[in-house]
Amino acid sequence: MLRSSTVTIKDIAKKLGISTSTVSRALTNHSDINPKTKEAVLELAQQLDYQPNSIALSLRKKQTNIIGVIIPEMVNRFFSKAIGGIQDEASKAGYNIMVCQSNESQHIEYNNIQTLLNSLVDGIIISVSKETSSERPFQKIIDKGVPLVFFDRVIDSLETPKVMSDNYEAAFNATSHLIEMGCSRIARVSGPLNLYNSRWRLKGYQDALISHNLPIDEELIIYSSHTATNVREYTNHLLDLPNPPDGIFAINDQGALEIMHTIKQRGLRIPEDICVIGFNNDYFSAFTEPSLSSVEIPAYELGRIAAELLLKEVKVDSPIHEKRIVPSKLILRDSTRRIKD
Amino acid sequence: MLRSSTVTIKDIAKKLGISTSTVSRALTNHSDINPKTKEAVLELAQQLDYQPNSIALSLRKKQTNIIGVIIPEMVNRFFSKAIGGIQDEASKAGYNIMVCQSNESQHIEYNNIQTLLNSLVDGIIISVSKETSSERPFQKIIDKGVPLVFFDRVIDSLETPKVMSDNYEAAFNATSHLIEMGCSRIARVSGPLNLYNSRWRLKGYQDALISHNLPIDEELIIYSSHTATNVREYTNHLLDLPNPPDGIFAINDQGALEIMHTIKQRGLRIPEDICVIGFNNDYFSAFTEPSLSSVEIPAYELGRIAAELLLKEVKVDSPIHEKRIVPSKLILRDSTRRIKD
DNA sequence: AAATACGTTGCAAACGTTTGCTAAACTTCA
DNA sequence: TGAAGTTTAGCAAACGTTTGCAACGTATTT
Repeated sequence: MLRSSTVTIKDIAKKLGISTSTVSRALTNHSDINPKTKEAVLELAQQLDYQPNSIALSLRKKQTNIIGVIIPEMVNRFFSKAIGGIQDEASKAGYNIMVCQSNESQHIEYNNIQTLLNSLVDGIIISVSKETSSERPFQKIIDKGVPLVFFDRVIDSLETPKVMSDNYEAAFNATSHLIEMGCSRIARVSGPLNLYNSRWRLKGYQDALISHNLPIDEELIIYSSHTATNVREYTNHLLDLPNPPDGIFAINDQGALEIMHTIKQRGLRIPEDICVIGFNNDYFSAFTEPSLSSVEIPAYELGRIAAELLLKEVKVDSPIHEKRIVPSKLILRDSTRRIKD
Repeated sequence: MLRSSTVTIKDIAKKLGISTSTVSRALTNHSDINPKTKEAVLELAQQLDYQPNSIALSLRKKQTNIIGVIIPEMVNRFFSKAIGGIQDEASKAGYNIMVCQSNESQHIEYNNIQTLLNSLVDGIIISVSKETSSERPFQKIIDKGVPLVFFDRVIDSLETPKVMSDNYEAAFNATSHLIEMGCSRIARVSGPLNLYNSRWRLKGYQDALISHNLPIDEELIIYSSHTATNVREYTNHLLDLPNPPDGIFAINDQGALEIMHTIKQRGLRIPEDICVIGFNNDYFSAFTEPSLSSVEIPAYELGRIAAELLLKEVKVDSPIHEKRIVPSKLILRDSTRRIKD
């Protein structure tokens, strides 16, 4: 297909009988240039609807103005919100983003990295997959001199900027809240422990129990493989225990939704018989029955800050390693609202 | 920051004492070349971990292997699913995608188009914003010779490939289902009528009524501005009518969720007093109380096909205009399950 | 009037590739 | 042995920019 001939700097130069360098200088108002020539160039450029060829620019300047983003999955509302933040911040600075999904697979994540590096992105923002354990691919990015920023799911041992929420505190507070509502046997559905977040949330949960003089019962800790299919299974397992929980701290709101569903099907009442609290404050949580208490993580803000840090590093052109912790917020609703007896 | 010197075709040529053209030919196994030289080049390239510079390639070949995508918003599960389909199909063909959000704003959408055109994407896939009324920006894309494909929210008057679901049929079937369940006064929450989809869904709803000899009552049709805040408002308005509806066909599952919430708060029973059906079959719909009937639109598939058509057009290098209709599916759950009296 | 300075411009190289054309070297055939 | 043919390889231009350097013309200075 014939792309309607795009106008280049050459066309302008030819029409004006001057050299391309002059045109370039007029357009970029770089060096000294005769105001009159500049005027003429600008006018003609406007008239011809000249658009600089970004590829040529990239080649010349060795920068693409694209930042790569790798997230586990787009359909996860947390990440799609974060992308919003990244995009807004990036576009403010004249950058575009190229998003890849790892589908929670370490292998695909590795391919994503390759793809982005090959596309010569100016930097990479990533939230790692559940499977990710090796530092190698990330070290490779750093070694190539490509700025790298982690958000939410970080690899803590690497010296790069990181943005995350106060997972420990969030879990501590959520658990404490359940305890204050009178729960004493609180189950925790944990994510895979290779994730830094999961480890700290678990610790926050445990420390809250300890600080309230409650025992830590391993029986009440579920290590979820996170496939939605087994929520019903482990919920039933918990409820079938000789000494079942009177509170559940779910892995996220989707999990909590299904947990509540299972609990209700068994004829138990929420929050009277058992309290449930989620994580991430999903869209539907205000409308469930009962409405679901949750922890709100400012996803958009995490993404925005991640982009901010990345752009800072790109600009400064030297590695920084700033760690930012963004506060979360406990959202209290009916699933944990009960009168303490 | 010093990017560790990337190896280029020149480095290989120098080390081997041959010209860059030969190296290029060896790497692309293009023209005739001595198998021995080729072997040597390939080996050295491997050893040095040579990666072709995609920018230089783009400049030379005048193609970026990037396809641009514009959607209203990422946090909308429908669109994030669709992006999954686009991405999978694109990456199979060696393409990357660059995603922009219009935030349902015609103005931002226009900027997105500019951005993508300036980035010299090889094609654009778009689902237009709710505000979009003008064809102009899209005509501009076409005039530039950049392949353009619409999905889901299309502009029907433009001659480009389009992928959409059978909106008319879906709405017809959903409405008919309500009627078969004994509803005779069915409210419809419609999207803005400048959207092709909204118009056809409304028509499907109306035709279903007609074909069952039911009257069309304008009083029962809500034109939603789609801001989530007013759901409660219009639901109450409907229920306060002297002759209130006994069935509601919501604009989507999120709307349906809130409608159900409002209905229940007023002490009405679902589905006994009033049936509710949604659209898009969201994640939570299986777990609401009662579980929510809905129409499933195969978002991933829509996206996948859109990419397929776009890549076909890019490849063939001549405009095609194929319109694909992807079937939807009625998902029946408890919110409409009642014994006909 | 000559020398110097300055403002403005063009040349050409560079970024990393691909590719048409040409040339060298080698093979084949008469 | 010479002519013709066939591989194989290199040169150079091209893609659209930017930019260091040199050079031009004009203005300023002495």
